[in-house]
Amino acid sequence: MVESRRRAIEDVASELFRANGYAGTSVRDIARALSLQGPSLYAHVTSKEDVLWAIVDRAASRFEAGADAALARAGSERPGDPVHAMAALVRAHVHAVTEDVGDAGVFVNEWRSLAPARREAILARRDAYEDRFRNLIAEGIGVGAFGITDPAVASTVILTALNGVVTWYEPDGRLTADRIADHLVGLIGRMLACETL
Amino acid sequence: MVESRRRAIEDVASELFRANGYAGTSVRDIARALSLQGPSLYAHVTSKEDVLWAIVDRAASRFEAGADAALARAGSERPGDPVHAMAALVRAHVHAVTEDVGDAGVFVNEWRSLAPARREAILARRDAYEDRFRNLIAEGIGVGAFGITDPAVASTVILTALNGVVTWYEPDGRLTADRIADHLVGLIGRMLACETL
DNA sequence: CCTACCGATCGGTAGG
DNA sequence: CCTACCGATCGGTAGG
Repeated sequence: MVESRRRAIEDVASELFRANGYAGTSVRDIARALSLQGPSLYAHVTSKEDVLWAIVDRAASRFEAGADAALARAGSERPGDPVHAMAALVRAHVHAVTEDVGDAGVFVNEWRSLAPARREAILARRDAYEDRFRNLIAEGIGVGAFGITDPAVASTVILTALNGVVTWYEPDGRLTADRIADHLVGLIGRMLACETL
Repeated sequence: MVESRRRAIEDVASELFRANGYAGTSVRDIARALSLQGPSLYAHVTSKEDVLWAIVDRAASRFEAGADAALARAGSERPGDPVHAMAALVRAHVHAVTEDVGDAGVFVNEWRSLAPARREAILARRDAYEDRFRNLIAEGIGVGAFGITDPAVASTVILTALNGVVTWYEPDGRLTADRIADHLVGLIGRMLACETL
């Protein structure tokens, strides 16, 4: 199957880019991981950067779909409850990271290696993704549910903490993805909704 | 002065490594930023990796010294007050990042490019640095000042959020380093010491 | 600190 | 999907 070859290349490249960076990974490194010769990859892809773009694009789509589904579900379960919605958003993000740490790591750290047009496109999507957090925090402040003052700082701090999971999550480690999500929902919920500080 | 040339090379390399990664920066890139020819650098350094090591090592020393000074001061100001000590630790970390985002970015993200012996040495120092946070959190839990349960998760989440400042701090931006430190002290303080969640 | 140069490796193409 | 190969660039050395 033609499509699965292309997909296998992206999967292998995703893990290598995450571990060694885009510039630190050669086309021959990717080929070797698939037991191929370097030039053979070009029967399936048109350039190294196209592979990076495919990984970043699919990772972005996965984060976006996860967040939108979480917000839709939380909105129907408990309308107008920003604490509940934030918990759903945090949980969705953690699962998007842990489901594919390769893709998530490349999405978070390697987008700088994209050519300008694609880099700007992905930056716009990252901004729109962060807006989901920022708008929800502003809403929570507005209804008096959150005791903080600056939605922009809070959303950035929360997202960097969430993206940090990509650097320390171990699939066979002491904490499952669900437990990590529980911890982050708790920690971030306290940070936002605490009433005594 | 011989030493200042070496230092100028490290300073330029620090910013380039942070912006483009170690593998994405060539020796000629560093030389060009100093208006030199590539091979001329080797009159002052013995290898590209030695430059990376010098940057990572001095960044680590700066983080360590800042944290130790903050803990010593907080301990003499308010002995046995983990909330106050954590605020001092957070403030020290934010300032270590904002004082030199190049060094901090390389320390946080580029240590993977070090050869094994140096990589392990820096990992040990990173672990010891994180221990300052983890031990303080465990102490705070022990005396009932913190309402959380897992010092290891909390210290990791806090440190990734603090290190994230390197990705969004802008020296001429809307927020000064001091204001950013204020925000993080507040957000992390709420996360740890909140009593109502 | 320069020019000239080294072997190795880079992303990618030609042709089968 | 392979072999053979391209020009460009890599980190680094020799010799001045």
